[in-house]
Amino acid sequence: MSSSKLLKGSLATIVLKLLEENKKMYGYEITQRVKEITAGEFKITEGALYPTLHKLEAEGMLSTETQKVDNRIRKYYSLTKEGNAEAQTKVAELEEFLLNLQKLLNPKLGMG
Amino acid sequence: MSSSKLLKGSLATIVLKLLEENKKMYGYEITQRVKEITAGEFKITEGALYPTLHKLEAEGMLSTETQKVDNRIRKYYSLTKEGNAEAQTKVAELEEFLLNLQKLLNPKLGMG
DNA sequence: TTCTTATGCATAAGAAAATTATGTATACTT
DNA sequence: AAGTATACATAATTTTCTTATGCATAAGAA
Repeated sequence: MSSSKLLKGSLATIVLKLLEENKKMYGYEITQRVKEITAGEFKITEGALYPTLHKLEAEGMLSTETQKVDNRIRKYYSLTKEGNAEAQTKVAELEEFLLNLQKLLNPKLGMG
Repeated sequence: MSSSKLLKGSLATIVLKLLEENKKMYGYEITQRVKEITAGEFKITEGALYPTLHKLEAEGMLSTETQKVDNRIRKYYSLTKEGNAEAQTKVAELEEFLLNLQKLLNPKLGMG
């Protein structure tokens, strides 16, 4: 999903986090938001994003609602109650994970 | 590789980083060191580690040397010159990547 | 007016990188 | 004698991407 080919496994968490903040977003909007926040460094591909959204929806984490804007269809996604809880969990897990990664990359900090 | 199923794609970088600090390590030692540094939260499986080591060696990043200790064989890995450069690059990339992830997870910080 | 870029969704084929399972072998502990 | 720890390795499977393709409308450039 990113240009640097890293970050396998955290896309779902990112999506959940963005939806937690924005209440309601459509696919294309998510790709643009991520690009914006990371100054163009993360490029979420459609081939990664849409299957992820569909999977989260199938799992009951997201609900959808379509809107037609300028003759183009937008499929809006929102967190369900369960999705909200999942967002909390996943974000916490990822942060915990990042802390451990930091310890590995910066061993001096791990000793303080 | 981790208990939380995250961190796909960063194992090679972690290995390179550990070898940069320790000059010489064998496979089992790497699994134990990672477990130790992360307080048991990252568990590198052999099925992930050994193919990664073999691949890095095939790419010329690592050189090997076997030793017999207590009748058990240890295969020590060290960074080659090229591997040292690769370690620098990969670690820098991963850190850059982590910064972007932080921005996504903690949008308030991205605005300061 | 035609071509390209942007917006918007979706799926399929293939690749990458794990997990899980299995196999071999020695040493130590119970 | 059985289980745990040490030590390597590989194969089958799964997960999760990338890349490619397809459809469709709108806007801007040539």
